[in-house]
Amino acid sequence: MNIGQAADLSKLPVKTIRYYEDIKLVIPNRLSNGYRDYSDNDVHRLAFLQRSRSLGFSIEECRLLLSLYDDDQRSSSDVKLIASAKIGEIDKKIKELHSLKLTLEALVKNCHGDGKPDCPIIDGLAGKLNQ
Amino acid sequence: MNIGQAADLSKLPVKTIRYYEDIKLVIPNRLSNGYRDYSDNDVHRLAFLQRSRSLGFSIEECRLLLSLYDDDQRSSSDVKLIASAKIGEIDKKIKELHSLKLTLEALVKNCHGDGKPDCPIIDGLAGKLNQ
DNA sequence: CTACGCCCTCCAGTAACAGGAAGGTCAACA
DNA sequence: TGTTGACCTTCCTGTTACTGGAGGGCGTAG
Repeated sequence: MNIGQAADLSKLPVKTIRYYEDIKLVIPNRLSNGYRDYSDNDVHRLAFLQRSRSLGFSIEECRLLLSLYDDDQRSSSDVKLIASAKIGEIDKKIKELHSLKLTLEALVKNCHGDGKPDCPIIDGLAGKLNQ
Repeated sequence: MNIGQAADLSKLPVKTIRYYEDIKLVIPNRLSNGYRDYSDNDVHRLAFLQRSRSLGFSIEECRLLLSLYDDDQRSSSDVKLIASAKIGEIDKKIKELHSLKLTLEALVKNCHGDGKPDCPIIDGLAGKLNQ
C-alpha cells in the first residue's frame, strides 16, 4: 500500500514514516513508479513504533525494542529490563517537575499581581529570595 | 571580568554564555584583546537566566522575563500570568508522564521476565493487548 | 623561552521531526 | 484528449538549546 494509507493505519504522519525509512527503522519495497509500497508487516512495525514513541521510548530504544519484536528467540527478561529502566526515568522526571512546580507556586503565591513593579517572582528568579 | 569567572558566578557553562550572546540575551563589552568583559549586572542577568531556564522557561520566555526584569515600570500581574501558565503546562506534563508510567507498569507487571520469548510488554507495544 | 591555562571564532552535530519548493504520477471527469 | 486535483517523490532548511572540537591567539609563571 502507499505511504498515505500506511500513515492512516499506523497513526503516524507521512513525514515521520519517511524519516523512519531514512534512519533505517522500516524500509518498504518500491513500486516501479518509485512509490513506497508498505506491507502489512511494515505497518505493524510502524504502529509498534508509534506506540513505543508515545510511551516515551527514544528512537534508539525503539530500534532495540523493534529488534526484540522481530526476534522470536528474545527473552522476555530483556524487554522487562528496558521497560523497568524507563519507568525509573519517568519517575525521576515526574519528581523533578513536581519540585519545579512547587517552587513556581511559592513564587506566584507571594505575588500580589497588581500593577505595581514590585514582584516576588522576578526577585525569586533573580535569586533574591531564600538565598 | 572574563567569561570563565562569569561562568563560575552564574553557574552557566562558558559555551552557554557565548550562545546567549549569539542570540542577544546578554551582550558584554569587549576588551582591547577581544576578550569578553562581563559587568556585575551582566552576571546578574546570566544568573537570572540560569535560574529561569532551570525552572522550565524556554529561551523566548526567558527573553520576555528578562525584559520585565530590566523594566522598572513592569506590572507584577504580567509576570504572574506567565508563571501561572507555566505551572499549568508543568501540571499537564506531570499528568501525561503519570499515565504513561501506569501503562508501562501494567505491561511490566504482566511480564514473567524469564528466558522465554513470550512477552506481554512486546505484545502491548504491538497493540495486541487491551485493544 | 616555554609551558599551561584561558580566551577567541567557526563549523558540525545532536533529537526527531516539520515545512516547503519543485516536480512526477494517477484516476476521474468533460 | 486535456486538465484538474490528490497523492507521491526528493532535497533543503529550520526548529530548540546547546555541546564538542579544530585551529589559533593571549597572559602569566617559572
